[in-house]
Amino acid sequence: MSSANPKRAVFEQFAVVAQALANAHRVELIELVAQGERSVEELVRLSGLTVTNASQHLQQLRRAGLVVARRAGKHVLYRIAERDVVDLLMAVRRTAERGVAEIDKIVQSYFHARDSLEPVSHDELAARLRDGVVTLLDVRPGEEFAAGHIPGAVNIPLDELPRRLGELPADRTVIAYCRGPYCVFAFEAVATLRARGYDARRLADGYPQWWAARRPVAAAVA
Amino acid sequence: MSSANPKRAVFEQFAVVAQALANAHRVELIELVAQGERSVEELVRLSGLTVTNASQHLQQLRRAGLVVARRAGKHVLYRIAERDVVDLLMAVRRTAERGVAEIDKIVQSYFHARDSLEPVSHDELAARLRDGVVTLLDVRPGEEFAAGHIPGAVNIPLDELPRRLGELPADRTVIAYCRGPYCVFAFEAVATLRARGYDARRLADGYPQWWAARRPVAAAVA
DNA sequence: CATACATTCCAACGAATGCTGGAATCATGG
DNA sequence: CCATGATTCCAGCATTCGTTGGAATGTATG
Repeated sequence: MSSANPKRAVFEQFAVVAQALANAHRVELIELVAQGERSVEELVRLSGLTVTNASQHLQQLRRAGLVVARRAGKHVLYRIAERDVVDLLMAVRRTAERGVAEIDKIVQSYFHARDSLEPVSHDELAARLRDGVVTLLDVRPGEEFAAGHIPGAVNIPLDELPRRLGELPADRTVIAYCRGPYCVFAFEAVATLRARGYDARRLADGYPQWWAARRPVAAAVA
Repeated sequence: MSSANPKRAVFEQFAVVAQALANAHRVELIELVAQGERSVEELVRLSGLTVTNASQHLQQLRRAGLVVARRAGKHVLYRIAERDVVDLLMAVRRTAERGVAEIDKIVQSYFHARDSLEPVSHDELAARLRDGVVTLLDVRPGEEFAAGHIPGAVNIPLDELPRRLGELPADRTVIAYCRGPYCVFAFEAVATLRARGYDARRLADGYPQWWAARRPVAAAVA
């Protein structure tokens, strides 16, 4: 932080931002926060971290300017500071995907094997929603759906999908989405639906990316 | 590195990439490497690090998949692994610029005060080069110019500029560029030239960004 | 084959980071 | 005003990171 010449100071600020993302738990937290405003309590439940630990990490993300916090009653709600943070996350993801052999293997073996069809692009989804010939399925937990979702989507959390299949018309294509390219929910949902004879596909990326692309969104009333 | 569920593993790989950028010295090194292929020796000279230390940092960048190395004689040359790494650097820079108050002050006081005119965009430069009504000036050191530069540019390193002013026609606009938005060279050059009565402006960004945008480049013969 | 040189590997120290448990702070509801 | 619940602050521990100096590797040159 203390440097005479400004060039060095700039590099140090670079490092501060990168450092904030240099921990798997913080990445998980910021990905959760990217899906909508969340309280510490929720984040703790979703991530499995201890309260103290999660709070520490959130402070760090806040100091780096990646998230901002506001008080609502006895809860403190965190949200992404600006849209550019989502761009940053996607840039990191793209580099991580390409460069590291290990991650390639993970993605290959775990994801691609489950979905041989190409994912649906944003443009394609927008067109098919306009024509009304498709059922859009949001398989995230109800609370995430409430925080924000794609207009027209029906929400059936993944664990409830098997017993609520009746709610989905069997004669229309189902497009499932969840949190992002690494979220397993949409893959699982597609696998489940296909086993029942549905024509199911998954959306490329997920809700945070849809939001970042400035596509229209909807939210349930609080 | 060892995690049963793939989601956690993905977050850990995120962290590996971010961790590689989480140190000011590594950021400096990768910015230097982004300007063209460089040997360890050059990087040591330009950064002021010890040989051992620079080597360690370069190994780390290499493990994260941000740079690649190849052997050329008794030198090992490092270069950016893929173009997406430049995008990543720019994404980090954008977030760092915005979020951190400290860096804002630095940028404000050190840079903006020196150049009241808007910088020249890539498109504007391309158009003016096509019409031939402008002198393009590369103020980086000769070795960086040799590693790669914008076609049509003349190279006068900043420290030689005062005594080589005669090489620049006084009746044409001069557009100066160097390494990127934080490189002071172009700002200094514009200040020098204006003091001598030139119509001088600076290019937005610098050579690495020009290269990343897939604009045409030229290199001196080795 | 031997030498010179560039780079990497190895060992070791101090500093910083991540995690945990307990105490303190702060806003709401009775 | 007190009690409650949510969040943050604080102290201590094990682990990791950054730096340095010296040794080892590997490649070109005589």
